[in-house]
Amino acid sequence: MTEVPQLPPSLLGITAFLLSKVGIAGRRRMGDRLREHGIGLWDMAVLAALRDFGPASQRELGARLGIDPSDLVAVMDTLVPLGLVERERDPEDRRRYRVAVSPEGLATLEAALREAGEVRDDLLAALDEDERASLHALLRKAYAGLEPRARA
Amino acid sequence: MTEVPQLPPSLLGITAFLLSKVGIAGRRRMGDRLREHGIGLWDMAVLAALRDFGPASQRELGARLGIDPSDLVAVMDTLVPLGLVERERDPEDRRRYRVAVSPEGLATLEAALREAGEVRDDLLAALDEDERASLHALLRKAYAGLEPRARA
DNA sequence: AGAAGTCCTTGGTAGGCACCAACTATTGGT
DNA sequence: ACCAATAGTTGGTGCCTACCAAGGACTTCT
Repeated sequence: MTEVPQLPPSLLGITAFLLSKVGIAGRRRMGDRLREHGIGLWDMAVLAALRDFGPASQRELGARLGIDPSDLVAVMDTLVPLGLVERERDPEDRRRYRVAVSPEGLATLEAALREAGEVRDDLLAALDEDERASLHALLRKAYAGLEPRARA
Repeated sequence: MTEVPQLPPSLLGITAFLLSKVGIAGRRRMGDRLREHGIGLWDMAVLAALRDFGPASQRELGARLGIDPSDLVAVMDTLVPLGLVERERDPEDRRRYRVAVSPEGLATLEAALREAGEVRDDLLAALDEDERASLHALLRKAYAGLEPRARA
């Protein structure tokens, strides 16, 4: 976005267009903020998955988050050196890793979630509390209906 | 998205995350459909701008849509050979082109807008009419508040 | 006429995302 | 012991978006 655009009404009438625009803006802001914590969006997603679901192998993480296993390697290459996750071989099956969030990882995740809240406030500055809540509810509902067909 | 993901609740609580997910899904679907018409998303945006605002130079189009002038060249390289726009040197300033939609371009744009409607129905299948309308209104409001700060 | 600025174009950079093939180490089944 | 399957890794592809630098053609200002 080099200039402030004055978009054609035809496009502003397209829900998917607005969704994409606002979504990209949010993603970008989130990425910028996380960069200051030394992590990326996928890293945050992995930390969240580990906190919500407990320790897992990389394969499980990939399946859960929809990330290709090979792309997860890069995520681990970020998280492990930072000490945000603990990774050790699963003693019962030494092909697998057993990945768990560390206390530092939890702290970073919480900081990231706070950033997410600020991004929301920034992104939805034009909406009041009720509107933000109903937008969130609508998106969640739409996304839930979308997920099963995500492969199509 | 290789597998059907089961995302952590922590992430589903983030509005920006949902926005991005649904937005990407919509963008992808839109792109797939437009590809069958031989055009891309930017091409559609340019057609819409030309219809809504009338003929313009490439520079004006770029400023209006937030596309870098150099990237607009590729768009024109698509639209001109397809006959969807008519491009001639501006007789009053021969540095500029004067780009206008052709009748074929209008027809293609209308087809694209119909596709957009179908994508919306598909993307928001879980929402009823009222919910879709209010989602659209909320997004529009949020986007309007966002635009002035788009450069930040 | 000369300088400075504008419009378009070419070509290159950079990042993100999604995906795939092939390899090693390890496991379980027979 | 051997074969098939699995977990992780490496290295590579393709696509899309965004951006920047430089140059040729043309205009406007002085």
